[in-house]
Amino acid sequence: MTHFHDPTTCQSCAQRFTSVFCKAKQEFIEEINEQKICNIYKKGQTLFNEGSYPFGVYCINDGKVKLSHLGDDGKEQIIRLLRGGDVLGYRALLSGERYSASAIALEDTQVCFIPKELFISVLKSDTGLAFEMMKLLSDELHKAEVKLTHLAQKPIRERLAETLLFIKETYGFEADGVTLSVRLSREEIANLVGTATESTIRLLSEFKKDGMVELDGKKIKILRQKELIKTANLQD
Amino acid sequence: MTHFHDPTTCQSCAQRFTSVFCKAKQEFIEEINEQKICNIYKKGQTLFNEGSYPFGVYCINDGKVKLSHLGDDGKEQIIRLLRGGDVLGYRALLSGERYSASAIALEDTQVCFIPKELFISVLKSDTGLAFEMMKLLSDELHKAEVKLTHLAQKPIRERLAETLLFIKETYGFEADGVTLSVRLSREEIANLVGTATESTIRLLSEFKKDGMVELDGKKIKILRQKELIKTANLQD
DNA sequence: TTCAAAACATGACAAAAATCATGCATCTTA
DNA sequence: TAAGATGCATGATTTTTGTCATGTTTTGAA
Repeated sequence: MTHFHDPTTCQSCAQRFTSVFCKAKQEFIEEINEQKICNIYKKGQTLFNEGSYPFGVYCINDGKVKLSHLGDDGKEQIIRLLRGGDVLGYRALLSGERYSASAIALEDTQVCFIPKELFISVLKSDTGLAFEMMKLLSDELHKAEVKLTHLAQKPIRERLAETLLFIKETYGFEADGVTLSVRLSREEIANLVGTATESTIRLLSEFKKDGMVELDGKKIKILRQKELIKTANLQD
Repeated sequence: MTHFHDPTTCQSCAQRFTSVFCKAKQEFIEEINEQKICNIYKKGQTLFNEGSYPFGVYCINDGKVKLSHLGDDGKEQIIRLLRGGDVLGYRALLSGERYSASAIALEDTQVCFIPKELFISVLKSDTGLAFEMMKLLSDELHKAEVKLTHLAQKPIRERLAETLLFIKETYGFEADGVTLSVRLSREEIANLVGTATESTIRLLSEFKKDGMVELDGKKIKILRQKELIKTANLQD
């Protein structure tokens, strides 16, 4: 399927200007480069599982990953969508708990694994990186709080529109400039919105009827973004 | 109304073993002690407002504070409940944004203010404290993600039961061992649960009919906690 | 103390959303 | 390539939840 460059050095990594680690001091980047382990996960494969013990952090080189919780009755709730340059697994590590969510590749994905001890020791000696991590955590917390408010206050129609825009923000369009460059099942979209699969299907059909999107299986084209923004009823 | 001890030193503060700052090095605690500003906010007064610029962090000495977002259509969503020893205002500060939530005293509350520059400089020189902050942020992020999942997947009845238990966990009982030691309006409880005020009122009445709680104005007594836990349908 | 405003309570109704059922399409794999 | 499984789509129905209306109680300020 997808082809990746041979895992090379952090110094030549495509994400060296994107990820939090780009703020680390040169000496630490070299150390990370020596100890990192590169891996490729095929679509659907699990990076780590909710409930298991974290041994390090993951840095996505190229690909797409979903992070999801299991609700008390076993229903998936997608917490975050990740792309190249994103780091994951740090939350559980930093609070000293087991993973509270599972990470699953949405397509073939190349990932660097950085062992816990190294991550912690670099964080201890590199104040700049520590601040970047705090900023990252603060940003994620902010996003979670906004999502929480929307989940509590907005109807599903608005949340679906918002989710489509969020997917676009995260993964962008394909070359044609309208097709979302990720394939998610209707169920996954529902688990992102926080609703029943049927409701998502129905509303997508309505959006299509209204000319805002075009549907072709898992391919979703966004035809009228402005209307979609209006439907999402966003303030900012 | 409520009487507080005269603002004294951090070294003799009632929260010196509770807050994140207890992990700071002695020299920094002394510095904080010199620069901190103690203040008392009366019930209903605002510590800071969503949208305004953060000049420091707040450490609650004694009292109760709610942290709430305004939804896109102006409805309050209560994000967090804070008590003595809790720190607030750090999220916006660390991510370099304006406050994304407002902090309002739920009762007369004594608060220490620590200026931004001092907070940042201590954080820079004290790795231990930086790690505590990362842990704090990670824990908050975790809580937010769990809340998010419940908001998306659980019916209101379960969420109200969970919220009552959460209030109890946060603020505890009065001397009688059954009365929640905070007075929240039905609207505030609704804004914590994420539902309409009327739904909250109705469900509280049902809980009362079922003998799980006793209601006397804003006084809420929890009579059968086990049943409440069952009603909340919690896994952990 | 009294009066107005706010909070609480409850019923009736409407709207939103979930669930159940069924059929069709698409993908997988023997 | 056929058959089973999975995913998509849609209708019918029920349940949940929100909204509106109205009355009562409580609270707080003059």
